[in-house]
Amino acid sequence: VDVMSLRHAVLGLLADQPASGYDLMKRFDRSLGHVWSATRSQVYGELAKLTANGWIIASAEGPRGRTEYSVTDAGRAELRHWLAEVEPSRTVRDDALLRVFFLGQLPPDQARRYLMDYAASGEARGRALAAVRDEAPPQDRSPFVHYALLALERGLRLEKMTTEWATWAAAQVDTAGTDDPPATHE
Amino acid sequence: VDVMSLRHAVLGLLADQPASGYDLMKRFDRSLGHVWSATRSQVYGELAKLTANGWIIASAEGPRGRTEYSVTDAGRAELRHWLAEVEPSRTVRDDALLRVFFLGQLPPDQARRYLMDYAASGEARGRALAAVRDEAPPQDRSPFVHYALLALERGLRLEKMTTEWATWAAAQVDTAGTDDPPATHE
DNA sequence: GGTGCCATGTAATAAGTTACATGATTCG
DNA sequence: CGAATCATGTAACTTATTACATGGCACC
Repeated sequence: VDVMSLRHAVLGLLADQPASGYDLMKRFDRSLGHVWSATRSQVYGELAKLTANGWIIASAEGPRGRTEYSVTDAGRAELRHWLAEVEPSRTVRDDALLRVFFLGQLPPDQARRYLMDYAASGEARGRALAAVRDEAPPQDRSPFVHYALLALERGLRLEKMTTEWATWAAAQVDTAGTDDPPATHE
Repeated sequence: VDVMSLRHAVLGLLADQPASGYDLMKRFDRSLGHVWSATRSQVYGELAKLTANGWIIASAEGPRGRTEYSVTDAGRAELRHWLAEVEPSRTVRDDALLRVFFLGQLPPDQARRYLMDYAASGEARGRALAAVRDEAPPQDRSPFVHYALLALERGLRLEKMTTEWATWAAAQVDTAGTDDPPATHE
């Protein structure tokens, strides 16, 4: 009944180090967002809920109303529980891949173009991830960075696979036919 | 402003062939759900909204209140527009991968176990996809089946990559350290 | 006559997105 | 003193999940 990954994403980031909502958003945008995206209003909302649960506390205040949060012992226990005992939900939603099912509704050249664009975007995303990896502070051997780099490696492999698959798939389209097929047979 | 992939998933399935809400749910559960999952209440809700938009119509009635829907010309045009002109949103959410970022909160043996479970589930999912592929009617060369098989191939490659990555990542954990590291240095 | 599948929905809640709204501080 | 960035939130709306609720038809 209680999955709520965003809640635990915020908790996990705060367990790594105390932060304000603004700080968290930066971390979502530059790294965690490749795996679980969030908006500003969600993050601030979760900070309030986590505080109400007693899993985090406002531990410091700064200029401009800045409020920094830290994880409590209860929060750390909840995080470990979620990591070790709550079965990850496998609800998949991939907008770009969904469309592939329906490409028979387009003429073959447009379907092929869609898949080639898919391949190109995979390449671009792979390059972006490589840039993130190369920007990572080489001396930071903290556990968080270590595991983030493992996840990043998965992203690199994913984009490589995606690019190769989409290129292959585009080549299959010639022989595909459409719902309104051209006047050929065999 | 108008993304709503589930709406177009239903539209796309109906464009392939007329179906009832019940039929659509079966197709979500057995194939499309690997890419975009849906619940019963969502599907029936979307059928009502698509009808209100004029993109589908109730084209036949059967026993037990069965209502079969078909796509209209307007619906087919909308589907093609979505396929060819609406930029796919790349909002990613992967619960299982999110946890990897926070594995430093667990002792190394538990982190390693998590990744090995990840690998095992990738293998299982790969086998399940292969079973779906092998059940596909070999004589059905419809465009929908053709493109569904392309998407399925992507799933097979994804699960293979995931399994290999998770196995590799589990092997990296030895040298990882924890937020509460054992008393060693160097 | 009973089991299993067919078949449809509503209500309540939770989660996520987008637009709106405001203002302080720092650095050049 | 102006621009960029820091910093926080609310309101309205859309999407998604879960639990509830009902009943017909076919086959053995």
